Amino acid sequence: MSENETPPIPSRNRLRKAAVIEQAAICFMEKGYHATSVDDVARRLGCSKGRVYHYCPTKTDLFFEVHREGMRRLFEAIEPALRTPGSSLEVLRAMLVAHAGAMLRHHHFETVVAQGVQIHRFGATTPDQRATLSELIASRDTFENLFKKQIAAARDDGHLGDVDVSIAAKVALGGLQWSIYWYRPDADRGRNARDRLAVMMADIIIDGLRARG
Amino acid sequence: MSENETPPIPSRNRLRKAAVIEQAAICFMEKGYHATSVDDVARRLGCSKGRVYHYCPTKTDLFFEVHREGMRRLFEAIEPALRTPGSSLEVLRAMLVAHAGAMLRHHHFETVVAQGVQIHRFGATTPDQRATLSELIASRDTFENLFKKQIAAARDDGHLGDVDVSIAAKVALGGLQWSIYWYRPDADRGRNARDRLAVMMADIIIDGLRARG
DNA sequence: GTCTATATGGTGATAGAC
DNA sequence: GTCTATCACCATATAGAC
Repeated sequence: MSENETPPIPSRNRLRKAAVIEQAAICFMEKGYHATSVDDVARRLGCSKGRVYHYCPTKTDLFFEVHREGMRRLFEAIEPALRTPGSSLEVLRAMLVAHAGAMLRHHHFETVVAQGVQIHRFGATTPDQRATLSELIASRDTFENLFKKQIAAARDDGHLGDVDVSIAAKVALGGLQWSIYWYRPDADRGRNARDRLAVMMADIIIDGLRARG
Repeated sequence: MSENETPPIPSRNRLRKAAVIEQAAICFMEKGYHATSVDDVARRLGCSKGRVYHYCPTKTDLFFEVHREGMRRLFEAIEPALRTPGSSLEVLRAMLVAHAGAMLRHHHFETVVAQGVQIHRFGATTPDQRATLSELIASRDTFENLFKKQIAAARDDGHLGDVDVSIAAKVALGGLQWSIYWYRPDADRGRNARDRLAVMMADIIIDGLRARG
């Protein structure tokens, strides 16, 4: 959403490729990567699989593109929160709210991200694919580290209890990311409802279930 | 772990079938259901797939057995917590600790449970399989409802903040269940380490990240 | 760029020997 | 009960017409 994100004039090809990736994400979300055939993706695009292979050389690469786009959206979503003015706790809260919102908004992409790179540990054969795999794993770690650092900062500022940073980050992010299993985008109309839900989820992570006092 | 759980003398056949299901769970965990071939399961058992098919008529049924056993272990784990003497909050905490422990202890089964019944919505063809599918979905709901009820009780007793019960249950369980993505059983020796981890996870859910006071 | 064949390999499931 | 051999099918990927 920042001003220099959008490329000037996206070419027709880039748009077509983006459409392929988007529909592939929906297919992978619905049936899982392995159960999805390239024909399924083509059917959803209303074309034959020749076109799909024209834009993406292998099914594995198709998955990588979806995963990469999913991660890109996650980073993009929390970026404004990182610049939020306020205490380290307020920044952390803004990050969690933004992340929860992104998980709901980009449900299909993030479901595929969760399916994970693990499945492809043996499927990546070419050196090129292996490099992409490493890149995606690294981007996951980088993302989690942003939260670990912020949790550590907030703890050192005295805002948090004496939590283990690594475990806290995993439980906190897990609580938000588990929404891929229960959230149904079509049952939830409108941006407002989604934003309210994201705030409620983040509040539970920050404050816990227990009453204050 | 209760005294009337163990069948008197499990027959050799029951043991063999249990071994098939156990190894299938590990395969499904490692590669996912669809990417796992029946030959993979057989190879892990050190036999040919003839034996696998002897104990389980189809691959779909094999998945169902793993899922059913995974759910059985989850119910078994929290059952003692339900009888814990103490306040509704203490019962809730005991349930969360027990659930976290079960997720870590039965990592391979619970990873498969998470893969979900959703994938089989179109794979279940026979009426028998459809019935099993409904049963498994129902058992998931029943399990979540146990936590919802306890959260509602603790809230009505004034122990919790003014949380939405349904969302609180989903975020809380999700925070624990996400461990299927990061926990590595073999990197974590000993029962004590696991139990401590489970307590830490549950504490984060109950108390949240923020400091008390 | 997009399509329609088609080559190729692997997988679920079955039949029948032992 | 367990194995080997085999069938039928489906999916990835390619080749080549248009």
